[in-house]
Amino acid sequence: MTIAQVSRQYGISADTLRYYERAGLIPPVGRGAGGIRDYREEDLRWVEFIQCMRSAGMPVETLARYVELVRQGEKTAQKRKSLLVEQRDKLVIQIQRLNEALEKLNGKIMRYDQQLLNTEKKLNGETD
Amino acid sequence: MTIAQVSRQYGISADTLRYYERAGLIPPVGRGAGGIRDYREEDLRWVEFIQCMRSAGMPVETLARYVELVRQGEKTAQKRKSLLVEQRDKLVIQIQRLNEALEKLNGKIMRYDQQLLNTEKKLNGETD
DNA sequence: CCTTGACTTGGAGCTAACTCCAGGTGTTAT
DNA sequence: ATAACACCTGGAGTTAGCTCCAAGTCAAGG
Repeated sequence: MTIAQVSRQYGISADTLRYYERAGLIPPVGRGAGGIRDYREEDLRWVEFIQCMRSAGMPVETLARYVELVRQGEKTAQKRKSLLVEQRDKLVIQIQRLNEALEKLNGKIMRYDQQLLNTEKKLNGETD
Repeated sequence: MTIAQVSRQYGISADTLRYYERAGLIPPVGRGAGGIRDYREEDLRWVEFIQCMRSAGMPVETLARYVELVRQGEKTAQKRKSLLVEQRDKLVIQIQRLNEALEKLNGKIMRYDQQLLNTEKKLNGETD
């Protein structure tokens, strides 16, 4: 699979895909004739994983550290797990924050609904 | 209340508080003798709101637009509401994304647990 | 053979959101 | 009155995460 196809499939620009690889978020993708990237099934699973984690705000640097550990082999399993656990904990906290903001927003929106309703009533001379 | 006190109370640096004000995220705070900021109850509620929204990732520019609408008075109520609704919708989507990432992380972590357990068993010669 | 088009690299440029700094002012303690 | 301190402003600097660009390579079509 070429970089253009991967880009279309996942909605990630080719520039970003190359950037991710340079930054070590995706292990080096194999090259075909003329040094052209050929994404294999395994690469696509990395792309998916990275896309998911990035869209949740996980830092590039952290993901690069994880990939590096994977590349170092089996012996780093323990470290990798604790890295993931750490990130999960952060994610849980962040979800809490978003939910708090959501509640606050909902409260405000409800108050606007109420207020706008009243304004309308006033304009209608309270006829309904 | 001085900027230092607000900073301590909310865990936001004085620099950031001033930046927020300059950027229009907080309506201009009243000044006492020598042009020193004196945060009133109303200002603190703004700080709280902004802190909550920013920690949920709402852009500074969007918040500034909201504040501007509030400053323009009652007639912008409709616009303000739709701005908030828009942001809420984005927030809901973002929460979904975080939850997807959370699930993926949990899956990976469980697999590591399993794998690490097996490794241990092998080392123990399957004695337990 | 020459052009077109998709790819390559290394590096520069951009935006958001702070964060820091220099130079200045006003209040307070010695 | 002079030093220390907390504050002020305008502006420069920093970081993360892309995003764009120039110059070059290669395969395919006319």
